[in-house]
Amino acid sequence: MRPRKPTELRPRKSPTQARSRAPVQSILEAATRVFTREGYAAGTTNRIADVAGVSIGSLYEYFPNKEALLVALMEAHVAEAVPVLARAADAALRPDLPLRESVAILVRAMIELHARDRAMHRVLFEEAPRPPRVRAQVEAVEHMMVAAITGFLAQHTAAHVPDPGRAAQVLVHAIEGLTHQWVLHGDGTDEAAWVEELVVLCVAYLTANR
Amino acid sequence: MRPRKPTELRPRKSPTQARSRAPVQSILEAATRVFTREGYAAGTTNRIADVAGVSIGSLYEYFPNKEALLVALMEAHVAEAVPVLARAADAALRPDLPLRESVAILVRAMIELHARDRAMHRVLFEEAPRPPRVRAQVEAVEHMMVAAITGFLAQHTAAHVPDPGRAAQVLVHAIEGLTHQWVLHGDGTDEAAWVEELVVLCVAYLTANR
Amino acid sequence: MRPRKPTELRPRKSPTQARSRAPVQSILEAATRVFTREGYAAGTTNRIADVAGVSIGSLYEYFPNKEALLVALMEAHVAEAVPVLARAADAALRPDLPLRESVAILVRAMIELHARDRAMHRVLFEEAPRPPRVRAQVEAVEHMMVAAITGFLAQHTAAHVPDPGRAAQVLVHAIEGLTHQWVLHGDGTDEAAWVEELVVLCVAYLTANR
Amino acid sequence: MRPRKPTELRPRKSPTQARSRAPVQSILEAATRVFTREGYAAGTTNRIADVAGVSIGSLYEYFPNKEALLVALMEAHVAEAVPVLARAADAALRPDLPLRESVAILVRAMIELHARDRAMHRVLFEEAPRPPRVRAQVEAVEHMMVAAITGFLAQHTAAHVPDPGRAAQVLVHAIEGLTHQWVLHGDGTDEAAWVEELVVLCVAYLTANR
DNA sequence: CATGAATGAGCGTTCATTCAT
DNA sequence: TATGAATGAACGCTCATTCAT
Repeated sequence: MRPRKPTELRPRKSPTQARSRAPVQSILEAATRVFTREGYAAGTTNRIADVAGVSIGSLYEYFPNKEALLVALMEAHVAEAVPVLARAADAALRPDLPLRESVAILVRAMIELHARDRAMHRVLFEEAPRPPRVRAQVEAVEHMMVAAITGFLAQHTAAHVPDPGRAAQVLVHAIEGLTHQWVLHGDGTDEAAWVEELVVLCVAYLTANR
Repeated sequence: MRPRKPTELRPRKSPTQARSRAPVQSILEAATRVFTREGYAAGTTNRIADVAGVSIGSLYEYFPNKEALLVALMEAHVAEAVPVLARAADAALRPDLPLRESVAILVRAMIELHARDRAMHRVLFEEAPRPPRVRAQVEAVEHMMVAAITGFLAQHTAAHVPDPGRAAQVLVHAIEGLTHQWVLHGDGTDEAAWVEELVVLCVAYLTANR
Repeated sequence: MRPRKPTELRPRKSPTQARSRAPVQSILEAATRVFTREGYAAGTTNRIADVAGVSIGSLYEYFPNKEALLVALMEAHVAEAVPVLARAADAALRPDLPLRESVAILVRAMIELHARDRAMHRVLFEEAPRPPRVRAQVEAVEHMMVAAITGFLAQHTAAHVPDPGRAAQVLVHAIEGLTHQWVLHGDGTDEAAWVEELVVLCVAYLTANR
Repeated sequence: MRPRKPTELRPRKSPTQARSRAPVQSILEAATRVFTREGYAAGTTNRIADVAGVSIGSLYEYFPNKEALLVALMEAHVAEAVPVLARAADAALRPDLPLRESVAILVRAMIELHARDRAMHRVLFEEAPRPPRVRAQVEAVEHMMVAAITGFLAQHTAAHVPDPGRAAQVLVHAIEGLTHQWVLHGDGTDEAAWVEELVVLCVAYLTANR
């Protein structure tokens, strides 16, 4: 292995030409499968190329190194999350809606995101190295959520919390953490029931007498 | 890398003999340091032997392969958890205690466990491969907790939950998930405040009108 | 191939222990053979290990990377040259000696050095990348020669050259260049005859009427 | 890297057709640039095609493999040398000319050849593999020179050498070797001074009392 | 004829594991 | 028992070469 220039993580060719779209897609799908099945460290680029049905040379035609595969996967994951969360926030964060409804919408959106690919989520957010660029993106999404919820709680008459910012953080992390838990280690509890429990938890928290 | 017989994960020698205890201990401590600093995949057995101050040959005298180190670490982690949780359950699960107090005791115990070594926790439960035997142990501890809390909720008059088993599960996973979140990605919130929020969350959940 | 830290070129283990001397020696000998037969770029580390009769792992136990093999070979080459040249300079550069004798001694020493391994010389000084440290060493040896000869010419009554420094340079490079030529592309001219011609050439140059 | 049939080194198409001349020329120029800048091993065919402004497919349309590029470059180099040397020999090898003049003409011609592209010379004659056919050509040119000079020395009254053939060889190699030295490792000595020293050297050698 | 995406053998290098001492 | 030199499978990656379009 020759040394590699350490900074280049972007795909080498933009998938704008018709011929390129297929290999890039199949490589990314193969990477998803291999990383989630075997983990990041154990998932070899040769195996990914095999699974994608392309040669290892082609893989490196499109991605300059192994980490770039991960980055592409992460960015796709985050990019998918943004509109889902934005739509959910739009729908949920209206003062005229019953608090329970708002919370239910948010919970369902987060569950949807995490459930979409629990194993990939694990690889992306727990196991693999996370380059700063991706870390920043993830945090941006979280801050977006926290800010929106903070504003909502400050306005909403039914939610009496002493510190809306802190409460928003707890909510976001509670939903995220529990969903994460359910997704990764879930013991078969069905989704509807789990959503219901989360909603009860959140609403109770927001309306608790302190 | 030579192939390895796949099943043997137990330490090769029981550490009951006086002479063996010291090397086993120092190897485990070194493994903890190396795995938490560098990650499981990047932590090499040669480095662990170095840090432990023993030869690589001695390391393999006591542990048949790299994964066995992880198993030993996991079991120690679990073994440490059992009495802590048992003590907490004993102290908390008494009907005469205010619900808030009971919950606070449990929350504190779990936080303590997770915070003890957040980095090791991450290696053990997120990054590294988890052989079935260890998974079973972790689940046993969880089931122990869930069972105890289920009984407590069934008896406790202040907790009105339709399904104590389900509620116990939610509680355990809520505390575990949020603590996990705080420990791994905690953004500096101080411990006392975080415990207070968790307690509020749990109590609110247990006393919610449904 | 994982990236490598670019600066480390020194052997990893000093060959002070009895057990180590043999592998280091056989690796260096194998490297000499392989590099000279196949060239630096085409000479693979795996092939060198094979020829040395050690595993590729052992090779990397002693040398951190391919370039380090080259550096070791270069330094051995230079280290061998220094005493030979120093002895020759001592013997040759005495005003009481007939000029012809002095020149003959120097020529013979340089021929001996170059002839020792013509192919290795080619690899080391023409084909392969030359890290600055080695380049400096080679130049040091040359400057040593030039300085010594300059002093000699300045003193010697039989040598009438307008600029002893320049003449010393010409001499050193003439001997070096022609010997190089003879060694690398020599068409079978026997050594004694070639030395004689070089001596005639040098003496004629040094005593030429300008 | 696919295996390649080992014998074919000739360009695939003779560059006689008008359409072909341009690509062949630009490929050869690109090869010169790339090989001299990066070296033979590091100069990739894809890069050469890029620099030439043709596709890699076209490059392989005209040259069956990488080595064939080198062969073509070498042959061009040699072909360029023949008329230069022939002209110089014609001009120099006349008994009525002072010996010094004859020698000066030859020296200047060789310097000119070597200096034309010192970097390419290095690639061609030192760094890269030299297939037998090219080696033969180079030797043919040398023999041509040696033969011409041999005849000249045999005739010339001012040159008293015992064996004109041997002396011709020494002269050719002396000029070649020293020029080579100057070209590749020259430490800034200016050309006129270097030519003068070479001329002095050669004339002294040819007129030496033995 | 030209193109350039695709190929895959083979590179330099690492590190879990063994075994002669 | 303890040692650590030795092992070699397997990694990430390159680039000369092909061939469908």
